Amino acid sequence: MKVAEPTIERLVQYYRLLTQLKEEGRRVISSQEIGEMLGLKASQVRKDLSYFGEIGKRGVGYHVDRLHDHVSKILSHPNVWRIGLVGVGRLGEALLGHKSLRSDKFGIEAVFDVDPNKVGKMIEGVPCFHVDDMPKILKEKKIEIIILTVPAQAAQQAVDKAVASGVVRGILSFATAPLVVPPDVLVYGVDIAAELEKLLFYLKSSTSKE
Amino acid sequence: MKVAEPTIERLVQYYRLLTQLKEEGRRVISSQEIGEMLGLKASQVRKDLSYFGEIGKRGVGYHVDRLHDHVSKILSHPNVWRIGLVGVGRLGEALLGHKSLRSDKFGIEAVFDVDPNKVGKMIEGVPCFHVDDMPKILKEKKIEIIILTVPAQAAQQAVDKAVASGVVRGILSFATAPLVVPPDVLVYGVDIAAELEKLLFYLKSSTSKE
DNA sequence: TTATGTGAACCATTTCACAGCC
DNA sequence: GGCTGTGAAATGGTTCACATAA
Repeated sequence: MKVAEPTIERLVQYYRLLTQLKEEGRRVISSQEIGEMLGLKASQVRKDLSYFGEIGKRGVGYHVDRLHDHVSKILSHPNVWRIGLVGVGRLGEALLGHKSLRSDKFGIEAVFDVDPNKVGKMIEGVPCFHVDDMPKILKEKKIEIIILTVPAQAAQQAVDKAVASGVVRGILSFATAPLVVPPDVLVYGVDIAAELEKLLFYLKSSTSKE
Repeated sequence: MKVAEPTIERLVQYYRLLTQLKEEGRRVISSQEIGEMLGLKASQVRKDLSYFGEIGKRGVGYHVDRLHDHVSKILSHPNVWRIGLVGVGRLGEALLGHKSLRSDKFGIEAVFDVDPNKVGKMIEGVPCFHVDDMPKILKEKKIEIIILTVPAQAAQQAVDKAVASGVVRGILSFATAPLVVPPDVLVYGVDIAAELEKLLFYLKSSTSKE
């Protein structure tokens, strides 16, 4: 089945909301209410949820527990993903400690840097290796996902080394650089500066005219 | 003129690429080449650039310097934006030091936290205030933009205080929480966990079938 | 009666295809 | 001839409106 990217993104939101509702002991909720809480149209919520089968009850709404399980299964993973983080600067370290990257669905198994003061040490409980050893280590540790937090000018080189391992299938990049990868490697980019520029652009527009 | 959001995002990419090409002394470039370097279709590049007037030369391509100036003007800001950063955890500190937030187009004028060890000190050369003083400080310092790097459960409260200042017009949120704001405040969210989930979802799909 | 599920209409964005200019 | 600029077509995503089921 084909699912649009925005739908997956919203599914993550539904999942979070449902987890919270569940804790609060809420039993039933309507698409209307979900929409209000998340800033979405009710029809959008219904369409998203209907892609994966009929899960609500007509005339009633969605059973919170049941829907939570359902969305959880949609987003579930066949195994525990093994992740490597490349670039232990401040952003890298911040992500290492970040709550959203602590999960039982995936774990950071190794970090990589070029700094001799870091290589060979444990950082946040994770062993640090030299970037040059990526092909070897990634293969040994069966790491399929890379989180990239290196400066832009080092990004392509780092990616090349990671891809050379032959085991990496996905990259989450925080580097503001276009990356060239083989067609079977999936890249998602988080571009902080671009997000800020977008925000400023639309603020500017709404100042002058609208 | 109405410009689509994806176009603005690509404009930022063009700008970066052109800056680099300029440094390398490149004089002329075609939409074809820009597309290849950025992973876009040539027609997409041409359409994006054409929204803001005829800037290329038919039969020749785009003059790098000229196009760089042009894109720079499109993305330019009427003034230097004054930014406040709320939540000086590790992510907040990482962003404070992050290169992409060093610019002559905007500056971080104040940071806010609840930790008494931080309030009253200078952090990365920026004064730190208590979150509760946001309404006052934001107004005093004419801060119109907030970067939000607080835990999810503190996000809405922090936003409420920021909005109460009456001067905040835009929020860049790193919190994984839906935010309620008045309709005249623009919110952009960077949801790291959601990006990773999306990546994993599509990797999972491409494993099982496709 | 109420709220879901969904085809159809709508809107936004991308891609095509070619006219227009260098 | 070559490459841009741009209407028109195609694609992708959202919203509507109502049939359907509890």
